[in-house]
Amino acid sequence: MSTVYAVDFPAAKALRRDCPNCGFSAWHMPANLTMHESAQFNACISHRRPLRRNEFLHHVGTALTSLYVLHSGFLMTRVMNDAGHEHITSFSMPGELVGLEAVSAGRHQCETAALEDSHVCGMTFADLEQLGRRIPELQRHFVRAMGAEIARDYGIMLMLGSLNAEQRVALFVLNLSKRFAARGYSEVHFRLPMTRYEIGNYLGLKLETVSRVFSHFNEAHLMVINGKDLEITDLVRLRRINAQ
Amino acid sequence: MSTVYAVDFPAAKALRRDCPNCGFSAWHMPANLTMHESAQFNACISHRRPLRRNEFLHHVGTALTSLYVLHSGFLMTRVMNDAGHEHITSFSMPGELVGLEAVSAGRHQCETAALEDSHVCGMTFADLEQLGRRIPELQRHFVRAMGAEIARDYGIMLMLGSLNAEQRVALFVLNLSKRFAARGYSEVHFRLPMTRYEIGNYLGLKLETVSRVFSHFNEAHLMVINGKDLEITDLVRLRRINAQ
DNA sequence: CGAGAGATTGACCCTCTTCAATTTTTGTGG
DNA sequence: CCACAAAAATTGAAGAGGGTCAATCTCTCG
Repeated sequence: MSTVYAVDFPAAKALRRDCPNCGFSAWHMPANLTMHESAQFNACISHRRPLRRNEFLHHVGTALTSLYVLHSGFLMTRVMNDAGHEHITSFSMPGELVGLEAVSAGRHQCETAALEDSHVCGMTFADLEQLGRRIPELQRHFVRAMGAEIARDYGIMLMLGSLNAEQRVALFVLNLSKRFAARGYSEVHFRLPMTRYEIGNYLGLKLETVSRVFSHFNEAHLMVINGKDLEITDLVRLRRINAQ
Repeated sequence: MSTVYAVDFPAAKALRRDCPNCGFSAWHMPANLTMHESAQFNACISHRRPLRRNEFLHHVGTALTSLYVLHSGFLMTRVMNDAGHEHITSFSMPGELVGLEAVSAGRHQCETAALEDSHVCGMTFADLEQLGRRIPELQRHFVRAMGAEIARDYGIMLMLGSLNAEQRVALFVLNLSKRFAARGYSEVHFRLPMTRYEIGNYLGLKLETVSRVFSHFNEAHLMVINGKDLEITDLVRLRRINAQ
């Protein structure tokens, strides 16, 4: 009996020409597009560009051409400073928009790589701007997406600035759980696509600390962890860790 | 002989009806507005709303009505979680846009308060959307402003995730220095408008740690600090702290 | 001018890091 | 499909950086 992990996104479903499960397709409804607008919008999307595991979508300094919505798989975005310090700022799941950090300078401040074989749907930033001009609801949706990223960033700053190691790891697991659930997967059983180093880097902790916290959560019967396989066994108590 | 601090923004100059030093006025040039567009734009700005020290511009949960550009003074934005942890996400200086974290939900996720008597210029988000529709270059400028906030946030995450106490404080001082310089003030001598607690909270440190680092920088002849008065005496060496 | 908020400094402590050894998993080539 | 090397994860012990608690000093502002 093989376990079906949440990260095994059913990509096959989306192989059609019009890419109905395309990440951007989620933009049609909230943006309230008419049939005609939808057609225009669809025509600008480059569907299902494949990315191999460890392949980069863009590097630091790359000129911004397209914004991408992840269609399947898992991405990771990392920012760096001159001194060589690096920090992972996000793990992206299907439906999420990637590349916003480049909008201001027109050049990517970060690098984005695939944590597993993935597919992205892209739209050139120029097309998006032009479409937004013609379709106000689309523009609104895009601006709201940027606002959501800013709100998310503030939450991460709070986490990095005021939570202890256990609270950070609990928050991280609960956040993944919520996002898997929102995509129709189990909210208690999934596979972590990133390494302990990557989790630690994202959370501002060392990999050994992450490993120790996981072991502790295991012993405390909050979850069962075997490497990258994670099953939450006490969601209520896990949530309570962050309410302190 | 009285020291003129950078934060003593010459507000008197801007008392005219059309508010020429208005924060939004900086939007005219990059947005390349025509005379007519400029007039439309100006008509939507509510100029120079005063804010007393410690007065709030908005609280958490307040519906988003207007976005503001700080005209004079100093603001501070703070985010909170359910458990009561709080984190200062930004200190705003004249010309900077405030309120973007509310764009997604339509409701403020943060509270913003004045660190000293200040003035803001506001524009309702509805007006901004409508103007943006009519004036593409304005829309572009606004989207770029949101992108800049996202890029800034990523830098803060890196700081919170990977720098030690001295590097954080040095970065903080250098960042203020740069922003004062950009506004025509001294880049080496200015007044910190926030408390040690607020600096610490912003940097993910305790106030005692901030105080100790300042004392250490003092002894190391990197700067001369007396309470809130700060003079950088070795900019080169201060910059080098972050290059390690 | 005086009270309260803010800042400094010291001593001790704790959480997380560092260094190291070992085990487990992954992925590639025979 | 198995073998084996490399990468990843776990666990322990010791150490450091920053936190906590407390006392004192200084400044602000009403």
